[in-house]
Amino acid sequence: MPARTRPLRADAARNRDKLLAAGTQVFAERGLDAPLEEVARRAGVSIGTLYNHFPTRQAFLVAILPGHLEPLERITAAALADPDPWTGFVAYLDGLFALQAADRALNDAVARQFRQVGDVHESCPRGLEDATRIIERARRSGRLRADFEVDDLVVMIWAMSQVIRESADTAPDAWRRCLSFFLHGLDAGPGAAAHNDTAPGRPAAP
Amino acid sequence: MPARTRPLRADAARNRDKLLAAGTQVFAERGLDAPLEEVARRAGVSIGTLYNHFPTRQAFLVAILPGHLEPLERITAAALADPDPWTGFVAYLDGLFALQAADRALNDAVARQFRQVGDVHESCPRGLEDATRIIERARRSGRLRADFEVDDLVVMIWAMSQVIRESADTAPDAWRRCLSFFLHGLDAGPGAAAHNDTAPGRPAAP
DNA sequence: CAGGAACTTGAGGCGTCCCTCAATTTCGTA
DNA sequence: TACGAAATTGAGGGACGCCTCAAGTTCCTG
Repeated sequence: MPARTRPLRADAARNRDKLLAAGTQVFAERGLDAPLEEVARRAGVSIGTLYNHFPTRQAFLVAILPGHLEPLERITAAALADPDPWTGFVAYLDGLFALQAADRALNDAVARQFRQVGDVHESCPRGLEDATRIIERARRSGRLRADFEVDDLVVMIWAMSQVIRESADTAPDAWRRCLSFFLHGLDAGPGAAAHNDTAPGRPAAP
Repeated sequence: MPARTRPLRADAARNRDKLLAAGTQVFAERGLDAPLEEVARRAGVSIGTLYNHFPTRQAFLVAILPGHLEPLERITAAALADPDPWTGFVAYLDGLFALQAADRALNDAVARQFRQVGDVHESCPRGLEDATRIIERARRSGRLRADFEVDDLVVMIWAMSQVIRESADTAPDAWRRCLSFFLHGLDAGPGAAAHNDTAPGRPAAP
């Protein structure tokens, strides 16, 4: 990644910042499919300028998404730092979905995962790694059912992302109730489900 | 609903049937947003003819959806007939999601509920009524947790519809595993979770 | 402050899907 | 068979979003 030969001209730098700010706003409101023309308009800049700075939508997302992912990283760190692995796991899910509910960009980003967002950032594999550690810890503690894997989390994120989308306007907290049902099913005790059935199939390989 | 004054002309009736058949196919493959031009093409008919028979997409859906909903009605009936209410409940969910996985039209239809599909059919309120009965039965039996309501089922359908969509191409059975986690959380025993926590919030009101 | 490089602009071409309607074709009957 | 009603056709206009590029503007340096 060669450093820019020459620094950006003053007006160009200003416009770039306005675009990033507008993009962050618009994507948070309308999701990652929001029209770029809306972003340009809100930045007070022409669509051509947007394409001048970011040749493709992908490039624009790469520039913007880290800002949306950062809060998630703090939640991840907190979850890993929790002395109780199960509590940490629950806090992780709760924090993750709360963020998704507050930010459509993040909701889309984590739900589409690699697929559309592609190699958006090192934080993608790193996020999965951290999630794996959180799950692993909770599993070893005996509280999280033993057959829950990180791929199951991915599926769960698909599921919750839709709950969040559908309920955003009418009942923005609906996901909490749904999560509590789900958690109940993941909880292996003590005093929890003593079922001996095991989940069918392998975790989805997305 | 006045009966058609005059019967359809032979060619018109033939085209209508071809359109319905093509629509059923295309929507099952590509969901309710499939382009109508694709339907017309597959029916071997011009787009104008489609609009001639069905003035709006909605009207077309109204004509087509009952066919997609019918298998669900059989599953609903079977669930209600099951002597064991919990088994019936589980079979209902299993059957419902299996159908959704096999038919994108149905997946979209039940997930969007009234919203987009609108007053598609009497089967919409009736389906909810039946679902309520299935839930009620399972709850009274003591096996389904007492705070699960039909609105929770709606949320669950949102969730699973997305799992089904996302995994359709790569792991079409992923929903089963997800459902098993979820069911585990809904199961109140015997031998099941003895948690005394109750789900937060009220069920979503969509 | 002049000149050239850097940057911006926005109309416009492209693609997709919507839906319409005047011209044409097909059907069914007298 | 010939005629009028019923159906069909598909080009075309509208909306939206993508992205480009020639012309115009702004900056910065000498």
